[in-house]
Amino acid sequence: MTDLSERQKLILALVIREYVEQVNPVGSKSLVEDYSLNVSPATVRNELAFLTEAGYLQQPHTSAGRIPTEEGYRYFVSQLMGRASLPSETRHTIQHQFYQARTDIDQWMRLAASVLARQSSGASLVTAFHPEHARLKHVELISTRGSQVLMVLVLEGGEIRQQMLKLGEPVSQERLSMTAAWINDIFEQKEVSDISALMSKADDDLKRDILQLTIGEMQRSDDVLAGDIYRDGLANVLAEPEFSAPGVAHRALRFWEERSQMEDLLSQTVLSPDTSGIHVLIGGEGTWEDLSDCAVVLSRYGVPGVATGALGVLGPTRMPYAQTISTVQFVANLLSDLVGDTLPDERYDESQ
Amino acid sequence: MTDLSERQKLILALVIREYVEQVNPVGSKSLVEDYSLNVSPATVRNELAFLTEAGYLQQPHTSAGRIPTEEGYRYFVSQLMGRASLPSETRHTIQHQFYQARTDIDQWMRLAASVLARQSSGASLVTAFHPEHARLKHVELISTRGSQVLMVLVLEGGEIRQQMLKLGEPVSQERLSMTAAWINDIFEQKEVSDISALMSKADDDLKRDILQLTIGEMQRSDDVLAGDIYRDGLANVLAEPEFSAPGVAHRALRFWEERSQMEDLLSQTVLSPDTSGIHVLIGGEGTWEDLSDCAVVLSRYGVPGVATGALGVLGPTRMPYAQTISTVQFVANLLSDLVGDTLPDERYDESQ
DNA sequence: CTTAGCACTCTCAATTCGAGAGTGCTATTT
DNA sequence: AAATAGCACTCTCGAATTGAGAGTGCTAAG
Repeated sequence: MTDLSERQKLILALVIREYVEQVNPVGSKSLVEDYSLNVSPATVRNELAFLTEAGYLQQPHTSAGRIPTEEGYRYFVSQLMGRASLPSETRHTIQHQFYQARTDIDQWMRLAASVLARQSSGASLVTAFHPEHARLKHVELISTRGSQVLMVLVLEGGEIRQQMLKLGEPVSQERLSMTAAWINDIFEQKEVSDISALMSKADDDLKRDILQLTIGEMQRSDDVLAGDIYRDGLANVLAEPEFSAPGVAHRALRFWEERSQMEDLLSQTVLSPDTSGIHVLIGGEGTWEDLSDCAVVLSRYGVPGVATGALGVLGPTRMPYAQTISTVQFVANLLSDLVGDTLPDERYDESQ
Repeated sequence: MTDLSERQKLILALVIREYVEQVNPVGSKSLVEDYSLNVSPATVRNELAFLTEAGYLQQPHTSAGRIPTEEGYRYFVSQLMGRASLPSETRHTIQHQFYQARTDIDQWMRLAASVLARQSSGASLVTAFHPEHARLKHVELISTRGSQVLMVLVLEGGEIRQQMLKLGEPVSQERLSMTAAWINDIFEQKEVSDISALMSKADDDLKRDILQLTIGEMQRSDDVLAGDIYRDGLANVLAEPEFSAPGVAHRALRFWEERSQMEDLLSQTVLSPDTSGIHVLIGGEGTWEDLSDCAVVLSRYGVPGVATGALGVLGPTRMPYAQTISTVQFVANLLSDLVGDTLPDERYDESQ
């Protein structure tokens, strides 16, 4: 990373600020006028030429203004950008909305996605949070048509899974209820490893089948994307001028929609174990082609090591980063507090 | 509705077919050539003029070809269009996918949305199904931080709700478990009205609070949109040329994303009690401005009167209606069968 | 190191132009 | 009376042209 003089840093920051507000390439003259600099346009031009040479700015064509390169945005985000914070009025409004939804966990997620989308004018995504190591709370077995059984699994922390199970032969609801009671009695609070160890206690096929399915589901719980994904504001990105070019919006939305792609993205960023805080991806970072011209701001939320989820925002590279980042951070913190409240006391204490 | 001669019907159908395949306005000459009609272009022109006069066709400008009007599409769908059906190979592939997902109800929905989106090249939407009259199956109460309680409600048929509850003072997990056991004992299989009637049995505030919240949630269940909504293929619509005009795709996607709008749309179509089968909305139908230039194909699925959901597809008015409709129908039937299997025997029998 | 001046480059919007497609009308044929 | 051929007319669309405007890079002077 090239070293920049203070004036160069100032000018780079101003170019980005100006370009984010106006959408057009910004030239030396308007820069001097709009920010009443004490130097002449010619001086600014020299600096612009230097920044272009250094790879932080580019010209769409000779003799147009400059626009930031992806590298320029990255430098800005990591070195130049101040921390913004949401107006306290906005914060209170949002907190109030969450307060009104305080009883409905599902609605927290929808609300979080909605707030992220509105505040950032981008597309948002929130994954349901869940415990990192599933512990069984309760099993419910419901007889349905013929030999079909509906199994409802309640995990510690309130996460819920339902599965259909097809048995070899019909089983009465009585026997199902007894089996469920037996499992609940022995396996409450148990983790996957405990259940496997105690598997030998199961003395008939039905119990074994149920436990096997339970283990499978609980293992699937380790995956952060096992639960629901909440999205909002997909239409927002269509309002941005850079997405009017054919194909750009299409690629970006397809990426954002697709579970496997998001899985890949999240696992390589916020979910990798040795990172924390906010992640900012600018222009695909060489890995995700579909996200060229896009920027993504991601964060994990929840109680680290106990129960977490992820959330993020998609927008154009020309994005008000300071504002978006503070929004993501704010919502992540808000959700983290709420998640803390849903956890059983003793588990929460573990993380203190 | 004006009466049309057989030849006029044929020509209208051909214009629509041609316009759906090619995207350009279709003229008399190409019509005669492509379908080797036994009349001259001049004759066709006379008929085209008649159809234009009657409001079924329109010209973007003098001396361009014709394109169908919304009215033209409606006439086509209701009078001219033959029933198409998916190739049996496609049907089997889809059925196989559902078979592989047979244990995971959540995945049925995702899969249904995915299939609809792919087969129709449009945006799809599937609402989770649920029983029309909720009956309680099981309550689980989980103590969390301080005086917060997490309540998990399992309803007959496998539907699940979770709610947070803040009590005036901390309550031990023991007491919560006892309360849950008490409720499960008395209220299993009960409907809202039964619970209200038996409310007097609750002999302390905790029980009353829990039951009150339970009733609230069960009432909310009557709403078809109470559960999750699964969407897919939103990016698909961006590939359609009519959505490249600025604003069109934006409006349509915003509509499709928004819960309240979909609620409105569904309640006025597939959910109104005296209708059945597939609903085709062409161009907003004067009610939904955001859907001009769009067409929507909707259907209810499930076991009528017992447990239902809704699904649908959004695309451009220039849509292969026969194909889309058959896809929607196929997926709806598939899901209906699956839903039938999740219902308890006696309830299913009620509807026979 | 900064600045003023200047020639140069490139885009963008407006304009023009011709080809092409398709129509409506009318006179003629079946 | 219905169908057809012929023809003049209309309108769009893409290509080519043009001029204004914005912005640059370079050089020479402060």
